[in-house]
Amino acid sequence: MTDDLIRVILADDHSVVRAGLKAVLGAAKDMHVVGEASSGPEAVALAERLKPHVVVMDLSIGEVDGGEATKMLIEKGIPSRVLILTMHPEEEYLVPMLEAGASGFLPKTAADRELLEAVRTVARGDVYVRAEAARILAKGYQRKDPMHEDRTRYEKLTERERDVLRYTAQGFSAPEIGERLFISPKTVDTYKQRIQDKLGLSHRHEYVQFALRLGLLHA
Amino acid sequence: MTDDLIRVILADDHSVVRAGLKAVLGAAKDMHVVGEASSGPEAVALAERLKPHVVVMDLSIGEVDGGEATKMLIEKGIPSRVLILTMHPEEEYLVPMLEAGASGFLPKTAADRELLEAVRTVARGDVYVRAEAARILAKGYQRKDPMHEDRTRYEKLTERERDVLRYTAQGFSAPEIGERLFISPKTVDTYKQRIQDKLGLSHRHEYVQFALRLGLLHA
DNA sequence: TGCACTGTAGGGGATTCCCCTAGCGAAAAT
DNA sequence: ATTTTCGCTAGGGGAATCCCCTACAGTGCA
Repeated sequence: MTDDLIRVILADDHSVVRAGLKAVLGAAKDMHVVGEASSGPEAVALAERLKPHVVVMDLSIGEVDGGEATKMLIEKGIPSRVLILTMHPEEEYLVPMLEAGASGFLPKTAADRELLEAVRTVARGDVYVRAEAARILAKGYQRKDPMHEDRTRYEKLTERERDVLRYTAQGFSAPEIGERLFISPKTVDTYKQRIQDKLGLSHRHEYVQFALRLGLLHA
Repeated sequence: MTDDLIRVILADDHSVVRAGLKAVLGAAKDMHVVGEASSGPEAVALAERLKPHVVVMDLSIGEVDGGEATKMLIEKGIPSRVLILTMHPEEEYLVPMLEAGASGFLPKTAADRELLEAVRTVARGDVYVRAEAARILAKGYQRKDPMHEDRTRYEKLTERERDVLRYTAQGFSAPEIGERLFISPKTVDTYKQRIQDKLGLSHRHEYVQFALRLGLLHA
């Protein structure tokens, strides 16, 4: 290969957007769009295969969102950096995305020039965040460590809710938990409802992650 | 309380057996049966409440067996010791039970005198194993550490099977895994079958335990 | 004397799981 | 060179589980 070109994958579920991005990036002489994906998992697979320098990923790209997909990339040790593109302003998602492992964050309202700059920054291994968003980091990153925050939330649960959370994270089904706690499986369901209301955990996977962070799981 | 008596709970699903044990133990002046349970979870709950010195537990005591129940006791940090009672000879279960955290193991064929001796030994904080069974320990406990054994078994799995094992332990359902691996949920099912065949893991809980032992789970 | 919180549980449709069978291509063995 | 084995793929079908909603009793605080 004869390129020092920055190799980029585009991941967006709207082909129009992909086309637009391709036009913008393609016009730059120092980068090269080597692939496109229309879903999170597809993007991950493509990145695994092509190992691009940068994956430009839409935040809301189907069921498996950009954050999920970013985590997957990292889980799999794929060396590509992720630049998150979104129509939402930084306030809501910037910090979570950086926590998920993204290297850059850009609202879709940004100018073309900014996009190119962002891709270059990320490709270089740096983190790209717009100046306007810096204050969010400054504020948000007087980092109560997330672990502590989780702990606090966990302690807001009732005894029973904690039991159900732990057992569920350990892989037990509602009937199995009911058996251990001497209550009906339906009651266990109720606690799961409440856990969802209080902590926002819904998928079993989130239970596991949460319990892992809190050290609730031991071999 | 005026007692230096050894406080004992009996856990067996056959009330006849409980009665028999009660008669034998009751005849001893240094011990006292303070409760009875007819299932594993019940025994755990009772132990949690009464905190006896010893729980004499039948190995096959319903769906949640003696080993499971023993693990539960330990998980919950209940300070009682467990003496496993069984009709099976030591060969099959001794080592697994000790691994589960039991402090003693006695075949039901043992004489009354042995039972009393076992309870006393366990209450004292020692481990009770019949002399006849010592060789099993001698043999079995040139302890390849179980972690290493697990690792070996894990490596016998194919790539796909490992993927499914990890994702399942992380709490993902078959359809969710299929989505990440770009295969049908039914195919994921097939891998789960194979994992069960190869490693004997069936319940989700066992996946989690296994993955935890191997360090496959990270926050 | 309400009103919030906790523990309990059922109904019911949608989803997922579990066990079985089965095809196909590549690699290894005979 | 043909057979066997292995790994990846997937569907059928019944059983089990999950998810969302509603409901009610007891406790305690306002």
